[in-house]
This record gives sequence, C-alpha cells and structure tokens, in this order.
Amino acid sequence: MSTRYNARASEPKWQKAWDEHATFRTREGAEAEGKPKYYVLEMFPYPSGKIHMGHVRNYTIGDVIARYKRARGHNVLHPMGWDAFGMPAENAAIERQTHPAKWTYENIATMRTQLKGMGLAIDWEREFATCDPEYYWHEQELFLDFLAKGFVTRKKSYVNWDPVDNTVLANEQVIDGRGWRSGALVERRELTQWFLKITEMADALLAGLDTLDRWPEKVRLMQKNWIGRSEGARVFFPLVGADSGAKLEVFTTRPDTLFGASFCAISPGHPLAVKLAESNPAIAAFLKEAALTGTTEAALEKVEKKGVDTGLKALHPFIEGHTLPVYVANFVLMDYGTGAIFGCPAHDQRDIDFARKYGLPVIPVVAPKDLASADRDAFLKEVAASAEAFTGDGIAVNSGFLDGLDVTAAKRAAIEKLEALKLGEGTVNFRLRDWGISRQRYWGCPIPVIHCPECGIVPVPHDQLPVRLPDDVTFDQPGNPLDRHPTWKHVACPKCNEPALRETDTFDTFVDSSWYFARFCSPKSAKPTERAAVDYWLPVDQYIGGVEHAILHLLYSRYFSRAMHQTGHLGLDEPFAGLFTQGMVTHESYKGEDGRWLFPEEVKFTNGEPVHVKTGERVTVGPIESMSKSKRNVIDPTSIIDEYGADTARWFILSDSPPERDVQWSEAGAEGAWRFTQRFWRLVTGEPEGLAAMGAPKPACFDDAAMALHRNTHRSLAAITDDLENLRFNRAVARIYELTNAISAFTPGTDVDAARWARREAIEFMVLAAAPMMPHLAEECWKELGHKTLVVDTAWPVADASLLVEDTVTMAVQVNGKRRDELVIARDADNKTIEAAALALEKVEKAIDGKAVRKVIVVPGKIINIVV
RNA sequence: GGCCCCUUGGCGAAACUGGUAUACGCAGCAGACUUAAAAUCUGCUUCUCGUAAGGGAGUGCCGGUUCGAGUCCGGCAGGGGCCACCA
Repeated sequence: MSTRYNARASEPKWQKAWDEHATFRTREGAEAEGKPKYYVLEMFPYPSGKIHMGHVRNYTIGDVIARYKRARGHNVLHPMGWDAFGMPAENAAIERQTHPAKWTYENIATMRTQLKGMGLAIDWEREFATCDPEYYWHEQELFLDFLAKGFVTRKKSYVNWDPVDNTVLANEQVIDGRGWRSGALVERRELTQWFLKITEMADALLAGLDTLDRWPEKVRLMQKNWIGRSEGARVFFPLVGADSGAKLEVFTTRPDTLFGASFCAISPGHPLAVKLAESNPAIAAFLKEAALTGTTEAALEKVEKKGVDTGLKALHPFIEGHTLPVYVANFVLMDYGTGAIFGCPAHDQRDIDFARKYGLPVIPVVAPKDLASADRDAFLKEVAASAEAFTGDGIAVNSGFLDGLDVTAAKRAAIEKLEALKLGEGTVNFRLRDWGISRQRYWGCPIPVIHCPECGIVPVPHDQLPVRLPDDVTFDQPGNPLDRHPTWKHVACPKCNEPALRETDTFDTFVDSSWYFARFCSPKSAKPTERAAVDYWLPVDQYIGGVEHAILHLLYSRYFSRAMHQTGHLGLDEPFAGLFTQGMVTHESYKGEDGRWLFPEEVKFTNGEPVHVKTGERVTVGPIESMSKSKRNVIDPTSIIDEYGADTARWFILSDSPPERDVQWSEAGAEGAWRFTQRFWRLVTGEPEGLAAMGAPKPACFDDAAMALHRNTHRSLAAITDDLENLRFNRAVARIYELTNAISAFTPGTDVDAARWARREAIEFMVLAAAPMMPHLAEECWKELGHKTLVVDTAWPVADASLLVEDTVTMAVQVNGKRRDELVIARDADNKTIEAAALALEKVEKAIDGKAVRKVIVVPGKIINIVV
C-alpha cells in the first residue's frame, strides 16, 4: 500500500540500526583481509557552533564516496574530528565569560549531533579534537622530534603583528596587508619566533606537485606560484667609500642584463639603510616615510617609485672602473631575495620609471633576434628614449663578452664569469618563507620548551609531556593569558634544576591540522603514529574540502608528511593522493526598504513579488552569494533536515551543479528534491503490476518491452557507476531520474513474468544505486522489497556488459555537415550498406538535390556525412 | 601588472578521446482527477517564419583548421580565481 514516506520517523531508526550493527566501525586485521583499503577524508570542521550548508555539502560528498567504495568491497576508513584550537574560542570566552574549553566542547557536542543526523557513514570511535590533551601531547612529541632533527629554528625577525588579535601572523595569513581573521591592518614588529624550516623543502614540495595527478590542476598551480621558484644569480657589488671590502649583495633573475645596469637600490629595511640612517638625516626621513606607507593593493598602486641617493658607489663587476650610484628605494622589498637589486632600466618597467625620475642612464642590452643592423640600431635608440622597458626575448648587445648570445645562454655565461671573478654565483631563490609557528595566544598547543638563564633553550623531556594548558586563566586584559598566569610558566630547568621559564607561546593552529589525517589511523596510540597503521591507511585516497585551503593547509600538510617521514613517523611524502575541492553553497540575498539584510524566512513571494512576511513591505532581491551571516542569506541545515529529512538535503545538494562549482540553494529546488524522495518511495511501494518474488529466477526469454527495461536498467547502472567513480554526482542524480522515469513509463508487454522480473530488477538497482546518496530511504525501500539484510551490507550490482550494446544503432545522416535525417540500422552493417541506406532516404535525396555526391564519410554507429 | 579558469534555453546544467546541441532538474504554460484546494498524473516549453507539413538561425563576439567545431587554433569582449612593487 502506498503511503507517504516519513523521513522523520525513518531516519533515526536506520541510524540506530547502523549504530547497533557497528556498520561503520573500521575493519582491521583479519577482518579486512583481501579487501583493498580506501581512506576518505573531508577537511575536519572548526567547532564554531552549528553546522552550515557548506558542511552539509562537504560531508555529503565524502559520505557518498565512502558508502560507494564500501559497496564496491573496499575496506573504508572514514573518520571525523575537530579542528578545535583557535581564536574564536578565546573571543567567546571574553564576550560570554565562559572558558574556551567549555565553549569548544559544547559546540562539538551540538555539531556531532547535527552531523549524526545527516546519517554519515563515519567511524565515530576514532573521533578526537585537537584541543584534547591526548592529541596535543603527541603534537608536542612531534615538535621535539623535529627540533632534534634540525627542522626547527628560532630567529629574530620582523613579523606581521595583528593588533586586534594581539598575535603574530604567518605571511600566508596576511591578505592585502590585513590579518586573515581580524581584518586589521598588520603592523611590522621585531620578535623572536619559532619557525619550521619549510624553505629547506621548497624544491621537494615543488617537485612533489608533479606526482599529484589526482589533484586539481588549479591547486597545483597555486602551490607552485606560492613556492615561487626563480633561478638567477647573486651578484656581489664591491662598495666604494664604505668600509673596505664591504659588498652589496643583490639577487637577479637577469644576470644577462648586467651591462645595462645604471644603479643599485636597497630596501628601506636593509641593514645598510638602517645603518646609514644613523648619520644621514635625509635617509632617516626617507625610512620613516616608507614605514608609513601601507601595504594594501590600493596604497601600492598610488605610491610612486621614490628613492634617496646614499652617496655610496658600487663597482660594476664586469666593467673595470665603472661605478653605479646606490639608492634606498621604496619599491625594493626586504623579504624577497637579498633586499637589494641592481637596476637595468632598459629591460625592467619599475627600473625605467625610477631612472626617468632621477635622470639615470637607460642602456639597452637586449634586442629582438633577426633584426637587420639598421633596424636594430633604430630599435635600441627607441628603447633608450622610451618610458617603456623592453622585457621580451632576444640577443645580448652592448654587452662585451655576452654580445650575440641569446638570453638563456647569456645568463649562463654571465654566471660563469661572476663565479670566476668571485663576484657572484648562480642561485635559486624562493618566494616561500619559513613558517612562523609562534602565537601569543592561550587556546593552542603549548610549545614544549623551557628557557633557562643558564642552559638556554631546553626541550621539555618526553616523560614530562604533555605540557598541559592551565585551566585557571583570565581574559580580562589584552595579551597572552599564559604569560601572565601566576605560576604556570615558572618551572625548574630540566638540565640544571635552577629556576627557569616555560615558553608561553602556543602553536599556530595550522600545525594541528597538518597531521590529524595521520592520527586518525591510530587515534588511541601512545605514540603520535603507529607505523603499521599509517603504512596501511595512508595516503588519503580521497581528500575533500574547500579551495580556500588550496595553499596554506595543504602545503603545510605536505611539509609535515615529509618531516614526519624523516623522523620515522610516516612512510611517505605525499599525504593526499586524491584531492577534490568543492564549490560553495550560495543563496539569494534580500534587502528590506531601509536597506537592511533580511533572512530568507522573513521573505515570501506573492505573485512572484518578494515581500516581507510580517510587514508586507517591498523587498529587493540582491545578488546570489556565498551564504554568510552578514548578508543573512543563510539556510540552517537543521531546519531543512527537520522539515524534509537528511536524504532530501543530501539529494538536493548533490543535484544540478557539478560538485566543484558553486551550488545555489533554493527553496523550490529543495522542495523538488523532497517530491522526488516521495516519488521514489511510491515507485517502490505502489507497484501497479506487481513485482516478481524476491530472488525469482531470470525468465529464459523477454518480450521487447521487458527487454528494453532490462537493458535500460543495466545501462543506467553502468553510467551511474562511472559517474560516481569520477565524482560526477549531478550526473549520477540525473541518471537516477532517467531510470525512475523509465520505470514509471514502463508498459508491460504480453509476457507478464518477464515484465514483473524486469521491473523488480529495475527497482532494486535503482534503490542500490541511490543508496550512497539517500541511505535512509534506500534502507526503508530495501526492507519494503522484502530483504532482511541492510543495503549498506549489499554489494554494488554489476552491469551486464552484453546488455550495454544493442543490435541496432541510430545514426544521424548529414548532407554537407547539416543533419537531414536519421537511420536505424544493424550495428554490424558494413559501410557500403550504411551508405546505400543513407542515400536512399527521401529527405537526404531532397537535400542532395540531384548534385553529384563527392564523398561519403561513415563513422560506424555514429554519423554519415554526405558531401556534394 | 603577471599567471590561470570560465561564458550553452527564463534558471541550475548535460553532451565520453571533434560526430544527432540543450539529457536531467527547477520555473512556466495547458490539460486530467477533485465540490474545491493540496498532492498526483499527462502534454508542451532554444529562438524564429508558418494554421500545418515543413523551413531558417542557434553554444559570448570575430576569424581559422576540418567532410563535420560547444569541443581544436588565433584574436576580442564579459565574468571569476590566485599572486602581486617578487628584481
């Protein structure tokens, strides 16, 4: 009997059943023997309070993969945890007078319940939060191992100081001169900080990208650009008029243009500039001015290139006796290369802007290849007089021993000469900086070292780990609560037993998320990792998350894997074999008459016009944007799950848009998905013609109608399988719609048994194929069909290859590339037969219009093109 | 400024390595059932000429390669992403 499917009653029932059967408990050892492993991981959430639609999309995608792989006979690891350290917990502590731990664990409890309500196939036994002492203890172990291996350094450096969050930020966390979280303008401060020497692995991280063939090209490119490898040379310009023997060290990617050099310039942050400023008021004033300039894009665009002459002269390495003026210039960056450049105005736009302003020579030394000598002279004259630099390829001119060489050869020759003269060397420079991991915050993993006045830096001995966060801290004043805690930092030096101080900085939270995927393999281990476990499970076969982590998190994790490989905690370098970056969930935004943003539930549509539910005022529909609290265009997943059920939410989020693209959440679309779950249920329960008994033998022969459905079922299954393998969920959804349409439209022929059998097969396949996406509904249907087992324990059906091809094919017939008719013909017909049949078609004959046929192209099974 | 991506009906989108463009869904229109509504079912829905049969145009724009281009190549326009005074 057909009744409505009641998701609210059904979903908790099946979640309980999976729980009781320990269905998603990971199988290990003998139980897993003979099965290939598959590790599916979604980027773990920050416990901010409640789940949002982005989480629903992320975890639905992962869940479909986990369930599909499980049905395909894989031993699946699909865990969940919490990226639980970080600033919001401290901000909440300040705002609500609560403890960060309390706030965090309460959020985790809420979000865990919400995620469980989605019916995710997760092994909850492996759950942990990065703020669990059990977890950060092992992070401290790792750090000490890194320290012993020399991966860690402590150095005084200029740091990005966020004045709102009162902490240091990594370069990666500064976006357009502002803190990535607070949005505050970042200041430069000099502090002593802990660093992980990620730059030492820059080349390895770059080379590794080429092996990641299951990563999006876009992400690999972003990482490549971020690492920013450039080959070039260091050039040492001897300084005249400074201390004897002093040399200015410069980095360049164009040593071939050295003969075109007309000045040198150093950054306002350069030690030489700082030193000169002590005795030169003009330079001091210039440094002050430069420090005031913002680093935002807008500020940089407005600022003109300025400099001040230091009066120093640099000796040209190749031209005997020739000197270049040395400037301090505002466009030279301290933290790229050596903080000093040589300027070659003819072939660099910034340099020519600078040269024109200060009346410096412009000497062209590269000319395009294959120019006649008169044309070349004209070209050189033009460049010398121009305001535009020539940055193209060519050959060296006016360059002494380099003349006639192309750019690449000239670079090589210039480097050889520099090395011979001991005035420079070939080198590789990276844009990537070392990773500063110190944070002056409470809610993070304590850095396990002790500062002893006698012994210096002393690692906390392993038997004294973990260094636990104290619970009794206050947030009533700015700064680090750990630093002002009355007792916590005072300890005896482990070496000399004299009074010493704990490090009060904590780790950047990106450290926590750089190895959690490895911890999931053995979350209860007394060591950071168990080699047997990580060797079995890693790499993660499919990692899923937002593109916003394309650089930071993924690069840090790749670095950590290499470091952990070298310390013996892991056996590989690349942790994520497959990466998928999903798009965002968007929604229309709404504005009231006074311009304030409105929540979707405050808006109703009458006759297509949006009005306010209560006041009836006119509402403007704003742009479709990523869901955000500020625009109020958010849909709470819980309200959707309460109203329609998790399956409907899962189904809708997978439909329509390809998963890598943004998907627009719409009320109409959600209702459509809900109508489909009902239709699906009716199809299973309300069979008009009846089904064959479960397990009934396949009839010996089928009539045409039954055979068509039988074929259709297998073709659909093959297509859905292929789509799921390639993460094309929107297409898999469309195929299931097509299959349900075919079942609805099925009219039995004369053979009643065949019809019932074919219909049962179609319905069972439909249920099994939809199960990864709508798991609860599938279980309910499966039971309705009389099965005593669970869908999750049922193997993925195999499509019968012999049913995928038909005896006849439909071919399009074109005349001069224009489709005129189609032809149904035997699949194995030879080209002659096909050609004759095509030419005999009435419409084709008409299109040929008596002209002579010049050529006939036959692509078997596809198309015939007749050229006249 | 550099590098990269995208552009297909009213909308989200399909179209495997060049081979019948618009599958599937949403929205819309018409009809059936119903006292009525909801729900459900059926049909139509790229544009255009035509009562129809049938014709013409059509994947952002211009050009090219090809028997054949949404797909490949060159240029342009619009939108987006990442990086950015990177030497």
